[in-house]
Amino acid sequence: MKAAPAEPAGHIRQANRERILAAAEPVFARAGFNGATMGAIAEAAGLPKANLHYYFGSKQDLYRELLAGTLRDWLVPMDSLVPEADPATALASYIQAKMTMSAARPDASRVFANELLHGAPVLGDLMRTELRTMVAKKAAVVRAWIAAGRMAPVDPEHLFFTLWAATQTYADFDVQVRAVLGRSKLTRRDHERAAAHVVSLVLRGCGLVPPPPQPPPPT
Amino acid sequence: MKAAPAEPAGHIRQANRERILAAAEPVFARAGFNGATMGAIAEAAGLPKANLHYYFGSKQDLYRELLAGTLRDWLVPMDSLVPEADPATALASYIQAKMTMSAARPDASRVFANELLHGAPVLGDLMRTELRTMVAKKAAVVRAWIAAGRMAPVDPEHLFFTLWAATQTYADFDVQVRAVLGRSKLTRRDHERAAAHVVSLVLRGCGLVPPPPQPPPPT
DNA sequence: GTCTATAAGTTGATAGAC
DNA sequence: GTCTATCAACTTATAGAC
Repeated sequence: MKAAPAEPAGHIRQANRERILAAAEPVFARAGFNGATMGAIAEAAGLPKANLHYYFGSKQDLYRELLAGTLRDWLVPMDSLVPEADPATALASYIQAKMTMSAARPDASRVFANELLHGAPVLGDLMRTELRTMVAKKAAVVRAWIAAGRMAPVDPEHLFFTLWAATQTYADFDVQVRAVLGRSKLTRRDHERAAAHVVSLVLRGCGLVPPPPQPPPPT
Repeated sequence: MKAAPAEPAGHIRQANRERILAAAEPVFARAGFNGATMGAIAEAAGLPKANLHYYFGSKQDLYRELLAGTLRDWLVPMDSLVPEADPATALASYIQAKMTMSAARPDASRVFANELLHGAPVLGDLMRTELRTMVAKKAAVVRAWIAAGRMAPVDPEHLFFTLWAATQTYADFDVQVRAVLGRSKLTRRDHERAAAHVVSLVLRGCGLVPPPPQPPPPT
C-alpha cells in the first residue's frame, strides 16, 4: 500500500494542485517562463519548493497545465456564436465577454500571450487542433451570416484575430494603455469605455448598426 | 592616452555595436529577456561573450538600447497623420505601414511586446513621455477630423490601441495565426489579405468608405 | 504527504594576457 | 580593442529523514 489514502480520492492532492496553479499564474505573468522560479512560486503558494515537484514533476509540466486551463476558459465565450443568433447581439456579447476576461484575469491572458510570443513551444499542438477546429466552426457561422446578407463580407478568420488582439491588448499591454492615458491603474470606467469602443468600431466595421450602450452584465 | 584610436571616431565601435544589436534581436525575441543568454547572443554575433560586456556593459543595457531603437522606428509612421490629410487615406496608409513592419521585422515587434507584457520595466519612462506625447498629438488630429464631420466619432486613443493590436498581432502571435489558418509559414498573400482586412474593417468602423484595394507600395 | 539539504548544471560578469 | 579562463551566484531537481 502507498502512503496516499485511497478513499478521499485525492481531495488534498487536487486542493494543493489548484493552490499551486493559482500562485504560479502571477509569477509566470510577471517574469515569463524563464524568469519565473520554482522558489518564487513556492513562496507565493506558501509551500516548500519540493512540494511543487512532488505535485507537478517539473516546472514545464506546471506551466503546461496552467496554459491548457486558460485555453479552455478562453474558448468558452465562442459558444454563443451560433447561426440562429442575431449577428450584432452575438458579436457584441462575445466582445464584452472577452473584455470582461481581460479585466478580471489579466495574468492568465499574459501567460498565454507570452507563450504565443515565443512560438507556443508547449501549446502548439493544442492550438493546431482544438483552437483551429473551434475557429473553423465559428468562421462557418460568420460566413453563413454574410451569405444571408446579415452582415458585411469580412474575412471571418481575420475578424477573430482582430477581436482577440483588440480585447486582449487591455490585459497584455495594459502598461502601454496606462502610459498613454496617464493612469496609474485602469478603472472600471476605463474598461467600460474600452469595451464600448471595440464593440462600436467592430459592429460598424461589420456593417451592423451598433445598439445603444447597454449596461454591463451583473457578473 | 587610451588604447582606442581618437581619429576614426569610433567607426569600429559603432559597427560592432550594431552587429551585436542585430544579433540580439532574434535571441531576445525567441527566449525573452531571462531566457536569452549572453552566450547565445555572442555566438549569433560571432564574437566572444566578453566583447558584449565591453561594448554594452550589462545584458540589461544591451536590451534597453535595442528597445529604444524599436520604439523610435515604431513611431515614425504616425507622422503621416496630419490634419490636412484625407482621413481615409491617412489611416489606410498608417495601417499599411504598420502591417509592413510586422511582416518585415517581426522580431523587433516581439521583443517590444515582451517588454510590455512584463510591465515595461526598462521602457516605462519612455512610454510615459515620448509615446504619450506623440499619441496626444495624433489623437488631436483625429478629434479635428471628427469635429469637422469627416469621420465617425470614435475614441482616438482607443482607436490607436486597436490599430496597434490588430496590426502587431500578425508579428507577435503569428504562431496563433498560422495554427488557425493551417499554414507552416505566412505567405506574402496572407499578409496582403490581413492588411486588406484590417484596413477595410477599420475604415468602415470609422465611417469612412473603404477605397478599392490598392496595390502594395513597391517597397 | 511534507520538508531540509544538497547535488548538478547554468549564467552574467570580470580579470588579465595578448 | 580582443579573447580565454574563471568566479560567484543562482536555479532546477532530487535524495532521504520525518
